[in-house]
Amino acid sequence: MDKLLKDLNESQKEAVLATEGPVMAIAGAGSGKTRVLTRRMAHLIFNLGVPAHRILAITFTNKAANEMKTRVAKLLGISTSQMWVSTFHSMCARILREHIDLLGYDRRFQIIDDDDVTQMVKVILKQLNIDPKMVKPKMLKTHVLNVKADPSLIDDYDEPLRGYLNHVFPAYQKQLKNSNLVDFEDLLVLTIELLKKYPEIKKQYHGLFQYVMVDEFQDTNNVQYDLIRLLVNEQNNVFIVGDEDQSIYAFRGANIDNIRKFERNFPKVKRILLEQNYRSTNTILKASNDVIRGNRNRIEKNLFSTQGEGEPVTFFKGYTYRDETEYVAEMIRELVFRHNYQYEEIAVLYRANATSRAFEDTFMQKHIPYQVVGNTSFFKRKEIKDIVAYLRLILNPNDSYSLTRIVNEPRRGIGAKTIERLSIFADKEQDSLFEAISLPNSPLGKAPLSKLKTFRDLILSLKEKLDVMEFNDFIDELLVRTGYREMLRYDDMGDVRYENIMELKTMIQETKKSIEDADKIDVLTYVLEEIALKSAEDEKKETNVVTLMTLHAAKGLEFKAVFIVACEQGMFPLYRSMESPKDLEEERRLMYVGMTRAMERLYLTNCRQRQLYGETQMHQDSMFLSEININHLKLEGLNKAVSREHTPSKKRRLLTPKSTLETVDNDLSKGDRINHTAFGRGVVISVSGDQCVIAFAKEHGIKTLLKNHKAIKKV
DNA sequence: AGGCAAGGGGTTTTT
DNA sequence: CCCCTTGCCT
Repeated sequence: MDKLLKDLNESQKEAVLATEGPVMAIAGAGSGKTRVLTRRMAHLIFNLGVPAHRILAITFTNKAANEMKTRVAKLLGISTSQMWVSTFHSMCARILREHIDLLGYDRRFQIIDDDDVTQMVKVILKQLNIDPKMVKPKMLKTHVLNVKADPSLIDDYDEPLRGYLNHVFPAYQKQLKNSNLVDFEDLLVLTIELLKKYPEIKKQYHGLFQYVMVDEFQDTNNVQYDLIRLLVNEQNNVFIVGDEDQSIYAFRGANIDNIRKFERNFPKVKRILLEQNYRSTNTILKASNDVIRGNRNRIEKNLFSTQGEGEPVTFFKGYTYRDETEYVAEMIRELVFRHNYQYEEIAVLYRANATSRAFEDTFMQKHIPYQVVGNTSFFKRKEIKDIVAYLRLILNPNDSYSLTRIVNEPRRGIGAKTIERLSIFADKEQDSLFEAISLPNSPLGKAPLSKLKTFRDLILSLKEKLDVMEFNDFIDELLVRTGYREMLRYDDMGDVRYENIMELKTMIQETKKSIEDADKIDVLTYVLEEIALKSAEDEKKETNVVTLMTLHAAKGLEFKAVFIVACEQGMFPLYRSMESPKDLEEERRLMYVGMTRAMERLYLTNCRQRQLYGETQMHQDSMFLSEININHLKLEGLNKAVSREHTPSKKRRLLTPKSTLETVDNDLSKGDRINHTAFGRGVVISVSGDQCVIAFAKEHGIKTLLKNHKAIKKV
C-alpha cells in the first residue's frame, strides 16, 4: 500500500484515496495528473480488490490510454487486456459491437473518418442537385455532425443552410445505415441511444463499472458529458481530472462549462487542487501564470514549482523570418553542443502548420535533425484508404461508399457516369450498388455493365480467398488481382506507397496476433476498427530529432527546451480569433499550454517582417508577450538592440504597445472591410508596414492611412 | 477518361 | 507564395 503512495504529495494522495463518490481534481500543468490516475487505478485494484475490468477509465487519445495501461501494468504486474482503459470512441465501439443489432445495424459495422463523411456529403449534395459552390462540403460536414450530436441545433440555422441540412442530414444517415457504416459521432450518439432505449443494457453496464474516471475533462463536449452521466451508476463513483486553463478544443465542441455542470449535477463532489508543478522552473511557471491570468472566466490557481528559478524566458525578435529561423537553429546547436541537450529534448511549437516550412528549410541547411509531427496521418494516405476500402467491400459488399471509392482504382474504365446511373438504379430497386450490378432490367449499357460484372466477380472471388489464405498472403493476392500493385509501378510515388501498404500489412499481422478469434471475418473486422480509431500519434517516432509541431499537438507532452515561434499579432493569436473575446481566451490558453511544456528553457520568438501569402507584412509583437512580466524575460535580437540604445522605460514600452493609447491593433489585410469614423465604410486595398491603402465611397475616394489609427475599425 | 491550366483559398484536429 | 480543387480541352 505504501509503495503506491509514498512518493506522492498530500493532494495527490488525497486524490488517489478518495475513491467513493464524485471527485473532481483540478490538475494544473505538470502537476502529475497521469501519475495520480494510474496510482488511483492501482490502488483500487491492489488495495481495494476491485477487479480490473470493473474500472472504466476514459482518455482522449490512444496514446494516453496506452500510457495509462502500461503504467498500471508496470505497477501491478498484471495483464491489461481486459481493462476498460480507452478513448471515448473505442469504448463506444466495444459496447456497440455487443449490442448494435438492437438499433438495426449489423455488429460488423465499420467506422469511417471525417474525410469519408465529407466525401459522402459531397456526393449527396450532387445527388440533391445542390450547387457545391453554395455550401462547401467540408463545412456542411461539420454542421451535419453538429446536428447529429444535438438535433435541436437545427433551429439555430438560417436559410439556406438550414434547408441543406434538412435534406442532406437524413440522406446521409440513411446511406450510412444502408452501408452499415458509422461515423465518429455515431459511436457516441448510438451508444447513448442504446443506453437510453434499453434500461436492461444500461443496468448491465452500471453493474459492470463500479468506478469511472475521466481524463482531460475540460475537453469533453456535451455528448461525451451525457454519455458519462449515463454510465455512472447510483454509487456515483466518478473521478474527473481536468484543467480549464488547458482547454483548447472548443472549436470542435469542447465545453469548459462541463466542469461547472459536473459540480451542479454531482452536488456532493469533492474538489481537489493539484497545484504543485513537477515539470518547469519557477520562472517558466511565473511567466505562464502571467499570461493565463489575462483570462477572466477561470478558477484562480496557485501553481508553484520546486525546480528552482532557472533561466529567464528568452524573447527574441528578428527583422525577417530568416533571422528568426536562424536564431532558433543557432540556439538549438548551442543547447546540444554546449549544454548537452539531446535533440529529442527540444521542441519548436507554432500556431499554424504552415509555419513549419521556414524552419524545416533552415534546419535542413544547418543539418539539424528534425521531424514534423502530425501532418498527414498514415491512415489518411490514399493508398491506405484504398486498401481499407477493398477490405471493407470484401467484408460487406453492401458498403456502397467503399465500392465507389475503389471501383475505378486502378482504372477499370468505370467512369463517374456509369456509377451515377448504377446509383439511380440501385436507389430505385432499394438495393446496394454491388447487388444492383447483377439485377435484371439494368438500364446500363452492355459494355459498362460487363466491366462492372468483372469487378463484382473479382470482389466475390477475393472474398472466397480470404477464408483459405493467411492474411499476409491475402493482402498480396489482393494487390495483384485488383491491379493495384501494377498501378503503383507507374506511379512516381509508387515505391513509397507500396512501402506504406506493407506497413499496413505488418500492422494487420500484429493486431491479429493480439486477439484469438477463430472467425477470420471477425478478426478482419476488428483489425479494421483498430485502424479506423488509430491515428498519427501511433506512428513510429524517430529517435533523437528536434520535434516540430502545432501547439495543439504538444498537449500532454514535455520538453527540456521549447521554442514558441511566430509570436506575432495575427499569427498567434490568429487574426480571426482576435474579434471575439471567447476565441481570444482560447488562444491564450493555447499559449499557456505551449509555455508549460517547457521544463528548463523557454524561448519565445517572432519577427517584424513576415512573408505571408506572397506579401511582406509588418507584424506587431503578440499581445501575449506584453502580458509577461519583464522581470522574467531576457531580450534578444532586435529587442536587445533597442534596449541598448534606449532607456529602460522605453524598453518597457516596446513590450506594452498598449500604453500608447492613440493607436489600436488594426490587424488589417487586403480585402478587409472597415469603418472609419470620418470617411465611413471602406475596403482595404493593400497594407505595407504601418500604412495601408483604403478605398472609401465615391465622395472620399482612395486614401493612404496609418493602419493602426483608432479611427479605423474592422467590420 | 485523363491531363493540364487557371483559380481559389490558406486555423487548430482526435477519434 | 503554394497547394489543392475545379474545369476545360483533348
